Parts: sequence; C-alpha cells; structure tokens
Amino acid sequence: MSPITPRTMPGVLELLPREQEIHDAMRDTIRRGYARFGFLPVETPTIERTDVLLTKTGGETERQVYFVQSAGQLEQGGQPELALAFDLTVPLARYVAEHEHDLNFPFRRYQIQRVYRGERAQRGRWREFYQCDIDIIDRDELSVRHDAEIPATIASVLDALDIGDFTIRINDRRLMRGLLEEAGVTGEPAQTDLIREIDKLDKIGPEKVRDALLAGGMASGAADTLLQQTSTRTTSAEEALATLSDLGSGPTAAGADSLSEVLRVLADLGVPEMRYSLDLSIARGLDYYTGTVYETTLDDHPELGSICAGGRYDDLAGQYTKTHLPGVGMSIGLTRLFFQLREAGLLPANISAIDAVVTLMDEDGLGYALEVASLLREAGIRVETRMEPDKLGRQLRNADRAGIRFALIDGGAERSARTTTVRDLDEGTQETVPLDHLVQHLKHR
RNA sequence: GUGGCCGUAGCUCAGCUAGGUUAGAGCGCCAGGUUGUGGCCCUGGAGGUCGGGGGUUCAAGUCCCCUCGGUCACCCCA
Repeated sequence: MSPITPRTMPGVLELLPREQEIHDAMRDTIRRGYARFGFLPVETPTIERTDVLLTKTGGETERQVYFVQSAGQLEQGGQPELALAFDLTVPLARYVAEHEHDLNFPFRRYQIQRVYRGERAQRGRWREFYQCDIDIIDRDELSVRHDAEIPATIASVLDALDIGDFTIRINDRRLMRGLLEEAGVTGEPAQTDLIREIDKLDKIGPEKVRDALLAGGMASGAADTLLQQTSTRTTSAEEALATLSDLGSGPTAAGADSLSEVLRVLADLGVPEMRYSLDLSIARGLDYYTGTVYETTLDDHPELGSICAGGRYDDLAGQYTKTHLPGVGMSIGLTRLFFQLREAGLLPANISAIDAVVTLMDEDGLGYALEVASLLREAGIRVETRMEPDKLGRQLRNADRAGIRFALIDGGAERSARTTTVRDLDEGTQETVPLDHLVQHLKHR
C-alpha cells in the first residue's frame, strides 16, 4: 500500500512522452514562426516581486495571483514578497522599463513560457499554462502599421501549425466606444460594462445581450441599432473597408480610420482574406487594451473558444517609467490549443523523438549493437539502444508503442556478415543491409 | 468568490430507483500460445477496504447525515 496518492492538482496539464513530443513540436513551430518575422527571444523569471506584479492590475487579477513564500517566511508570519507571473505582458512591461536604455525601439520580442492563474480550473481553463506572446513596443508613438504586423505573424504561425482554417477577428475599442457614444451611453463604468456584454454576443446570443443592454439603461431602439451594428462580420477586405468607411465620422472616426490602415497593411503583408474578419463585437475583457483588439477561433470548431488574442495598449509601462511606451501584441494559449485539439481528435500526426531502436537478443551482441548505434548517431539519427537482452517480440512491441519507426535487428547472422536487418514498423517490411550502406538506407526511407 | 451535478478496477461505465449468495463488463496492462519479428486472434492472470467517516438495519456499493475530492456554469480569461 502506498502512503501517498500520486496525483497532480487540477488545472495543470501533464503529458505522456508521445503527446509531449507533439506539444513540443508545436511550440517549436510557433517559436520559429515568430523568429521569421524578426521578433527577438526574451525570457523573464517565473517569480516576480509582488510590488512589480500587482501595480497596474485590478482587483480581479489580484485574486488570481499565486503568492510565493518560503517556509521560513511563512513560519514568521511575513507577507509574501514574491508571486508567480500570471501573464507575460506585465513582466514584459517591467523588462522594457528596466532595460529601456539597452534596447532598440521599436522593440519586438517573442516569449514562450508557462504562467499561473489561481482560478477554478475548468475545461480549457488552466492554472498553469503556456503563453506564446509577441509584442512590439515603441517610445512615445507606435505606428498603427504594427497592429497589422502582429496578426500577420500569428496567421503565418497558425498556418504552419496546420490545424485547419481559422479566423482572426479584429476590432477597435475606440470604434465600439464610439458606437456606444452614438447610442447615448457615455462615461464609465457604463461603457465598459456594456462592452463586456456585447463581447459575449457570439457566446450567449443577441437576445441575452439585448436584455443586458436594456438592463444597462439603454433605450430599446438604441439597443437594436447597436446590436445590428456590432453583429457585423465581414468576409472580405473590400467589405471590411466599406463598412469602416460608412462608420468613419463622429465619435467612431478615430477607430475606423485606424482599423482601415490596419486592414490595408494586412493586405500588403499578403495575409489571405479568409484568415481575418472585421468583427465589431470583439472587445476583450482586459481593461488595458485601448485600440485594436484581436480574437482568434478555429473555423470548424468555434466551440473551442479563443485560442489566441491580444490588442493594443497605449501605455504599457506607465507604472515603471516616465517614458511613454505604447505597444501591441498577441498571445497564443498553447496549453488550451493543444488540449482542445486533442479533445477534438485534431492533433497533428504523431511525431517520435526517436528514429530507431537497436534491439538486443543475446549478451554476445552488445558490442556490435552499440557500434551500430554509434554509426547512426554520428549521422544525426536519433537512436535508442537496449542494454539488456530481451525477447525480440517485446522489443518490437515497445518500439511500436513509442512510435519509433525503425527497429534494427542484429543477431549472430548479421554480426558475422557485418550487416543489420532494418525493420520498418510502420510499413511492416524489412531488409538486411551492410553496415556501410546503413545510414544511406535509413535516410532514404 | 457564488451556484448545480457526480464519486464503483489504470480508463469508460453497469449494479443503486424495489437493501440479501464470493462486486461485474469493455478497453488497457502482464504472461503464454510463437526459443529472431510488433499490430490481429486465442488462453490465462494481476488489479477494487464500491472516495472517507458516522448512522438506520439481522444485513448497506445500494437508504440517511457529515466530510473530502472531482466536475460544470457564473465571474474573469489563453
């Protein structure tokens, strides 16, 4: 009987090797994609100082922060001075402010790390999860053209992940505020509250949003107009620009002009029209977004929710420096994306971290087997060796389960002839080849 | 933080509504059939104090209470 049940806490994702390989391959694809667009790698500590982490956050975020405290401190009843990062944007703000004079602006970085949120775990809601962020930060002013570069990069990366069609939905918070303004809703917190309701349009449907708008004090007619406007989902760049052109006056002008520029640059960047859509209901809950906002869903699986989101923020690091640092960025929730794809049976094809296993059937064969393995490793082939003899059938079965494609069989016959039998576990075929030709043979398959 | 639902083998579940022989199935796992050949098939095996505690009863997986755990929705979010 074991005294302690081995188990993880809810809200963390732990994988077996075969799935870990797929997860890691996705992470690598994202990283390489970000690098291709000229973003630089940054990694920040998982643990930050509490005062740094909690500055610009509201009460809601603070509720989700994990505090970190040593056992000694705890005994002495001290307040925690450290906490786990709950996103990568706040650490980025600290990073840019701290290293301001050593960075080139506009500063573009990618960052792929785990973050922590102390919320009730749910399907697709994790307490520990990977975020894959890109952001562009500049001093004083940041060209709105970068607001097109961010989704262009994301579109390229999601394409490379080969997870089916997706749509990056784009809006501008100023546009939504303008529409509310026209509908007679002014001031805070009224606007923010209603923006939050409209953001749920696709999730809870127009009736319930209408109820919320009325409950928020809007007149029936104004609510209907607003609902109709925010239901806009364009399917082409032309349609999107025309929509914005119609909206481009009065309180909505700033947002519409800015979005138009974003859409034009998006086209110049060569992003296919089917990859994005102007969606006037998108708002994002986070209050620090001030302009462009993005939200991404898979076309065939909208129920999986947002797999990638972000936006523009006027002043990233106002709490840390007097320098005005506007930024724009997006984040792929890799843990959610991976999990949802797995649940939907949509994971990319199996990838093995091992190309071949050298089997071992008798003690006398060890030297030869290890020699064969060395030969392959020198050629860059990933090889596992058996160190104890075992039944061949068992070795083949284990290799098959691990997703390893090739098994090398070296019995007495192969040894004396300086050959090896290469069995292809995917095809169910095998061939005996001389050692001299082994590497070439494997690389050809 | 608020509110629903559910806890029976590693996993998915049946048995509970009418308490009553040694608690079952499928899948998975292990071994053998095949002493140098995986997947398919056949045979056998391991694995459960029915989440935990208390109560009712001659008798509790089954009924009642408490507790712990899981899960879903809301809030919020990747």
